[in-house]
Amino acid sequence: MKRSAHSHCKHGPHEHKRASLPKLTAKLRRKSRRITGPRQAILEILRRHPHPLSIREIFAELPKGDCDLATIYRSMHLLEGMKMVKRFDLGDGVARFELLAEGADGHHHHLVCVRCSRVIEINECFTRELEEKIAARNGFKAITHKLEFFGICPECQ
Amino acid sequence: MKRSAHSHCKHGPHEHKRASLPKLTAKLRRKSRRITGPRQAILEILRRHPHPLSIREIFAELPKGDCDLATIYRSMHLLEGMKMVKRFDLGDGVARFELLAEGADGHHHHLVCVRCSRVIEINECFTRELEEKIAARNGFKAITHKLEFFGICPECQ
DNA sequence: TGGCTATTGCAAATGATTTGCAATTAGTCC
DNA sequence: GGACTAATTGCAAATCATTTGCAATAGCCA
Repeated sequence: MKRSAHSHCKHGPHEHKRASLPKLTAKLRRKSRRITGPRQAILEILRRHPHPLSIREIFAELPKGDCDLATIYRSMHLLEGMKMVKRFDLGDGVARFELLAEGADGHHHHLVCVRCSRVIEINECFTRELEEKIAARNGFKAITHKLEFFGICPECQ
Repeated sequence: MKRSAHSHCKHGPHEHKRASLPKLTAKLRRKSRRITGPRQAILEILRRHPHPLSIREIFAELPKGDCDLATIYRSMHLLEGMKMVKRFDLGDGVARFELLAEGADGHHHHLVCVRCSRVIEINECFTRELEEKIAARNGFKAITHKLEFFGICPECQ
């Protein structure tokens, strides 16, 4: 299943909090990580696309041969570890990433068209209190959840 | 991330409706699919493990060399298409399957320990009406969702 | 029982992701 | 600015889950 980046480009719900590139790189420096060309390029791409992007999509956005695929994979791990991006799993076997706003945990969900792969962000999360209940009932701690919706979008019906 | 089959063996919430092997194979015959050794063996294993099983776990349960990995993959596709099993995605890159009770759609969720990979089934689904709302608001049809919970189980805390 | 076709095993292909390693470079110190 | 050191990169090869081509095999029906 292929899922391309057509998610329409009305900006996502997190746009308003989008940090500038210097702010982002500053965060890198604070953690004594180096500010390299590839990393800046990747952050810039993520900044410009407030939607879940796959590694391959990021790679495609990058000026030809500007950076290796492996480097993107490594960068995403780094950024994820630093809580600068959030990883999403939209059900095909491909990881996608979104830039996180400063301080926010980026928790939200998506509605994905199973035909054209358009992605719509869903801001509300209704599952918080459910988590509590389920955690308590089963004695689990540190509960999180993953929730994504799938369906057929208006244009594909 | 490895996730093994230790989900404790108090049977899952769907045990009571577990169909017998003859009933299952009858369903195959009805759809003019052949009742082969591998398929029977796989169904029997799924019957005995009312928990999400990966292809590899099924393979491991199988008498040595009784059947090829590719055959299990193909069988799971077949059974999924016939709505005899349901595929789950627990967040590591590995598909898992559960036998579906006759007539039931098998919709339920899981609570997965991120340390030991124990899996607990969650029967209730609270997201049904949410689906409606989200579908209506975005003009989507045929909405479904995937929801899984993650946390640290009592024994791993 | 025979024959036709679905199904299997095996090996090779695919696709996403990871990793080893030597070459390169950002950040630091003088 | 130049040297130094550790972090980072590119490249190629390795993994891992899953899929597929193809010839051999085995269900099922007459």
